[in-house]
Amino acid sequence: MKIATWNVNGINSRLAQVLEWCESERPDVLCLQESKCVDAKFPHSKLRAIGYPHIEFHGEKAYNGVAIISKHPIEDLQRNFPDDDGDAPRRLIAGTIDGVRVVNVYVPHGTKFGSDKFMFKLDWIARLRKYFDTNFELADRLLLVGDLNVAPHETDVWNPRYWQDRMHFTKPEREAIHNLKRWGFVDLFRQINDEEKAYSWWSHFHHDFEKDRGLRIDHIWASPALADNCTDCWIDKGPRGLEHPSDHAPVVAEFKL
DNA sequence: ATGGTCGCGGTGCGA
Repeated sequence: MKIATWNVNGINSRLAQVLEWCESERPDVLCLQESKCVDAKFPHSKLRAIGYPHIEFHGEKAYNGVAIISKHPIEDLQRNFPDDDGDAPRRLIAGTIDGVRVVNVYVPHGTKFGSDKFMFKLDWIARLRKYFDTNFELADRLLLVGDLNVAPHETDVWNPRYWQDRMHFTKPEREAIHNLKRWGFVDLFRQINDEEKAYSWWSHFHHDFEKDRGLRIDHIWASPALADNCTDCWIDKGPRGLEHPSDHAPVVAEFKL
């Protein structure tokens, strides 16, 4: 099983790149974040046409939005937290594929240190931890994938001193993300790649991609039971170098199931 | 390094 996560920053403006990437990489499952469109405008027919008949999306106008695109059936679908209101931002979609529970999230950005949105981000990550405590066990085959919007460690940041008080790498965010991870998750990129510096996001400003000034904020985390079956995990920088790219690159993991 | 560039939607906001 090959699964990928990609914050596409608008599925309709990125559709050609997503189709081309799926045709060349052939993941079994692709989890998207920031689809930025209402469900009626999600371009599912073109994805079905290239061999992805199972598509579930949970979007809204202009902001947020998550989706799961799969070769195989998606069972027991869930949209947002069970206790979310109907008007909550659409940031979580989960389903079971080939016996693996896949939880695809777009963690809030946080905007500015100490702001209401920053507190919302910290609270959202705490709720995500509680969601796993309540609904899952370590022996389950479980994946948490998506844009976690936090770089956990200094090796995940091009310049830790520059980033130490900036969004994605502040102390409270890192504490929140480490608390989430202490549910028992294994960071698959680190399991495979040890201390290698590699990023999944580069700002559109300052030609940051060309200078490789990025952050590793997109993740594939597995329960211990599933991490044992992971054979590889990597970041595909290719799409980030195309014309009119998303600011994020896909992260990919492979499993022997 | 306090600007810079995107997508969405048709203005300014969020990232």
